[in-house]
Amino acid sequence: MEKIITRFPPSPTGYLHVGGARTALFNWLYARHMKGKFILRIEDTDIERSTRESVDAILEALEWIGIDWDEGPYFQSQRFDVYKKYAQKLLDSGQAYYCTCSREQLENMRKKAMEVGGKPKYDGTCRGKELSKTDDSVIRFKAPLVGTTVVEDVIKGNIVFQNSELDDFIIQRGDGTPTYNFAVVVDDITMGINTVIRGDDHVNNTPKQIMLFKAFGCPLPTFGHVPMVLGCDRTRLSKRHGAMSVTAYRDMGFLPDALINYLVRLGWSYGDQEFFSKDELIEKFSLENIGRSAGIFNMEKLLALNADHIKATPPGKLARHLLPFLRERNLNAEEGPYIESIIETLATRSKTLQEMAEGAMFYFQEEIEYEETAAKKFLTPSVLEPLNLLLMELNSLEHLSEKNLENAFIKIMEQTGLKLGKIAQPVRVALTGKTVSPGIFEMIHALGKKRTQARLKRAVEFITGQSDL
RNA sequence: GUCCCCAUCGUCUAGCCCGGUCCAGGACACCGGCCUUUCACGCCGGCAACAGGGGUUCAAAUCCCCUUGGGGACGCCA
Repeated sequence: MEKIITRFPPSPTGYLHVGGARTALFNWLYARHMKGKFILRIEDTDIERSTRESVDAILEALEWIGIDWDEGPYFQSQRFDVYKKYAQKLLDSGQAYYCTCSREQLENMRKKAMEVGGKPKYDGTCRGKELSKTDDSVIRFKAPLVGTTVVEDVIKGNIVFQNSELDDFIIQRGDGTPTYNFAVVVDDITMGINTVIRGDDHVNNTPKQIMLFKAFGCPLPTFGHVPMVLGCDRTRLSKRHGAMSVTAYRDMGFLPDALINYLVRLGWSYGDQEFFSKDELIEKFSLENIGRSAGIFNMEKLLALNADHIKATPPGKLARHLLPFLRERNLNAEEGPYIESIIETLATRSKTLQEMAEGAMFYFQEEIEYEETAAKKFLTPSVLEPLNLLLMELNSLEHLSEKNLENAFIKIMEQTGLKLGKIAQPVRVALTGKTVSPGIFEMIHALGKKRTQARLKRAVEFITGQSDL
């Protein structure tokens, strides 16, 4: 079978948003699954709106979510000569013509067409005129007037368009640059692309592109149009729906694999399975299981998936993702056993890396700051005894395993007659300053003997200092 | 306005192609309970959907038609 070649063609007029990331993912996953090739192409024929910053932002986002490409990035702005050559071919074979209609004229045509209840389109004024090139003439494609064009879509099935609905669209602007539909087809032909997976919003472009493929006598690629991602108000995703850019999710503390998992699962399914690693996605992805209806972006579910991915990621690997968030908080954390044991205590209670970093702060603070209500309630003279006993027990412990710690606490319970809760909460406040934290034993284990003892001593001093007053 | 697409719990979806095993399954969220030293995790249970109407058929979430609703596209943007 022919090698699958897919592509992702963003236009650099902004950051990479989650919708774009999803179509990139579908193309990439399909190429990887089929052991084919994935090409990155920057569609910057609109020189006005394209920026270098956008290109950089898009590449950065793709790299972060782990999408790599086998070829490119190609820039359409560097291929203008190719498009001109192809436009000339159409001119030569009589399948395209120069048009000198003004923008005002076009405006009027559209208005008139709308008035009689039709679709706004070019009326073919210059079609038979055999005009030659002028300074600002455009080139139009001579589209078939009658018949139908059918899009054989692998996701939606056959879609039939009446050619009479389409018009002689422009393929080259007055300034000599190619328009979108034209550049896409020339590129897909010259780059050997045989599988085009893109957003639903492109179905109406497809018959035009098919006409061009036919005009060039080239075989059609396989088309697949994936339903769009909608905002919570069921309209096209836009800024007012909140965070859109892929890197914004990185900054909020999402794991790239969690975002990937969520985005792919939104519109694609594999039975009842919800959790997928990246490799599993590559292994199981298929075009057949892409759904036909639009999906709504749901933050809650993304959060839940992120929590699952956090739990499933080994601490060492998680550490590398977490470190930037720690440094953001001016904590001097580094890779190593300490951060890994910290992560082990936090993984089950963090939905995002931001949350985890927040929860990890007390591990790095030299001087614990007690929450007022917590200190008032739990750091009282009556807990001096168990606190001191714990200090002693820790002295005699070789290994702070959770088992050993549990035994130590049991011993103290027996000696003081206090219930575990009565001992654990004060210790918790002493170690973290708060009443909410990871489990006592795992936390002491992570903290280590020195830090734990220092904090306990400080709490004892705090209590005696208070009661002296 | 015209054209195109879509339609199962609030949301993501399984089931639909190859009608019966579906008084519709899973997940998120939500609500209970269990576990428990706090918060979580985990476990158990609950709530909750085939848009409406016509056909076809012994039988329809599944096939056909219409209606309604939603989305998208109609640029010398992509």
